[in-house]
Amino acid sequence: MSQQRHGSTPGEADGVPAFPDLPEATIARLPEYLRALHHLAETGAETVSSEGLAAAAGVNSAKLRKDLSHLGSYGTRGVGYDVALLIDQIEYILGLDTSRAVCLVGVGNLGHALAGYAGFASRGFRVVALFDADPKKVGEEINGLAVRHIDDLARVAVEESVAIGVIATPPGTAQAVADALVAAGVTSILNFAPGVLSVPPNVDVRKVDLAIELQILSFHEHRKASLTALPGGRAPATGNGDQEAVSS
Amino acid sequence: MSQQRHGSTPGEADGVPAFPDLPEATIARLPEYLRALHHLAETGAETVSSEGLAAAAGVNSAKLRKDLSHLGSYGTRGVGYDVALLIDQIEYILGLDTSRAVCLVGVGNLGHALAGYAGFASRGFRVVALFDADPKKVGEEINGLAVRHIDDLARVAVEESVAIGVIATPPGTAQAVADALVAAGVTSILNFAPGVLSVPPNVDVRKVDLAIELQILSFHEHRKASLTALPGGRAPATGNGDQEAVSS
DNA sequence: CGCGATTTGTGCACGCCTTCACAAGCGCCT
DNA sequence: AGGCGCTTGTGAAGGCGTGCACAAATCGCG
Repeated sequence: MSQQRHGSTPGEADGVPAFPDLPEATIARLPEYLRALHHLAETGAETVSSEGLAAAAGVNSAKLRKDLSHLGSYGTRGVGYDVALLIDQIEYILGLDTSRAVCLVGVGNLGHALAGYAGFASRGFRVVALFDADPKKVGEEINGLAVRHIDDLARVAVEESVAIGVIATPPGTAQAVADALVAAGVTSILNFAPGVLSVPPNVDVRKVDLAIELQILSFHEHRKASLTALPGGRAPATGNGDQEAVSS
Repeated sequence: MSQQRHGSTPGEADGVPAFPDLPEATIARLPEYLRALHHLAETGAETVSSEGLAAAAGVNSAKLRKDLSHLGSYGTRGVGYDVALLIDQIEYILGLDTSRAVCLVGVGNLGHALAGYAGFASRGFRVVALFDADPKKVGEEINGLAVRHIDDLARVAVEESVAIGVIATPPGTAQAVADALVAAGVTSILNFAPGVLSVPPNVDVRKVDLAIELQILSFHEHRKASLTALPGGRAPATGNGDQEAVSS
């Protein structure tokens, strides 16, 4: 709000590198805003109101405005937000303007699917290497990329300057893989294996556990069932129709 | 704490159905506790201290104690928690004592992997039906289960009393699938497709978006990079070594 | 039988996040 | 040029979640 010049390359104003330390909750929502904005851009919209964008992203409009206000003042009162400008801004903040190299460890059932997942490439992530410990899988080609043996991880990761590693191995080997990734200089890990990884404090780990998601849904099923069976049961409404999603 | 009789079948004491309305944050952590407990049980442990279990689950011990206190008083001071009893309790709360039928819509890259995911069955979830809109895929057998056409969803879902639906279709068809699931009486949905689903308020939706996870990691990479390039850059520690994971 | 070591359960304070409500600013129409 | 409607950006309040620190309770041992 104090810096009015938001033209040219964003992010660096005079001496201040101006990397706003956004709340984690905001960061987790930015990708969803970005997706909604891309969708709007495809339909030819030039500007969006906070109300409109909030609806497209499934959040409260006040929350959206506060989130966006954290990255600067990129809206015009009485008009809304410039779609193209906002896309550039969010992509810059998320670091999506530079393509990031990703490696995937564990080419099993799930790993195989991840290797072919189109959503990665469409956001500037390049899957540059696949690894597995099983000699029978080494050499197999998936989506035009050969599976290498995990012992080559250290060398390849450095060569390709991989910054993000994805773990899709069985739980027993996940920690060893994480250690290898860290040793190879990887500083961000996306873990699909159940269990807790222990890593140095400068490494970020995000975890996705499909079984946990189902168990949370199971809880709500259980609760709904026991509510409808209840005497004082008013409308068996779960609550708000919120979209629960991943975050911290 | 006031009801000391915690023997026999848990949950229903005298008139009070006692379904404690746990905080969402607690619910999201229970599956992780459960996994750690199962692991402990396999190693032959009879009891665990909150400190020990907290370490195994990657959380603060005070947080763990508060979480568990919400479901009743199942620990013994000076000793710890009875592993087997706690497993039963958590499984009851999560509704894992009754096997739940799950159907999966969209047998593409990801859906194929999900259909074969072992983590589902190991927690009492039965994948009872697979659906796809592509006639070429209908009839294909995955993991001993035949793929049916999506038009059969309504009939089959009712027959098998499916309570949980998993959407692994392209984003364009996700909303239509969600509508079909809701119409078939499904009250919980796990959505892997990007975008926001709109559903009635009594239906719970959880979303898993792999691309979003990577974008969040990308942000932290971007931040770390711009911090190390900074003059006042002390240790480029990201923050705490927390394991960020999915929740609400 | 009493005491000390150990561990649970929780009161309290703090910080983050969400939501409301409104002033400030912008464009358009007359 | 002036006023009016619309939309952003934000102050303030409330709620939720976390973590500390400690009292209460239990076991084992002398």
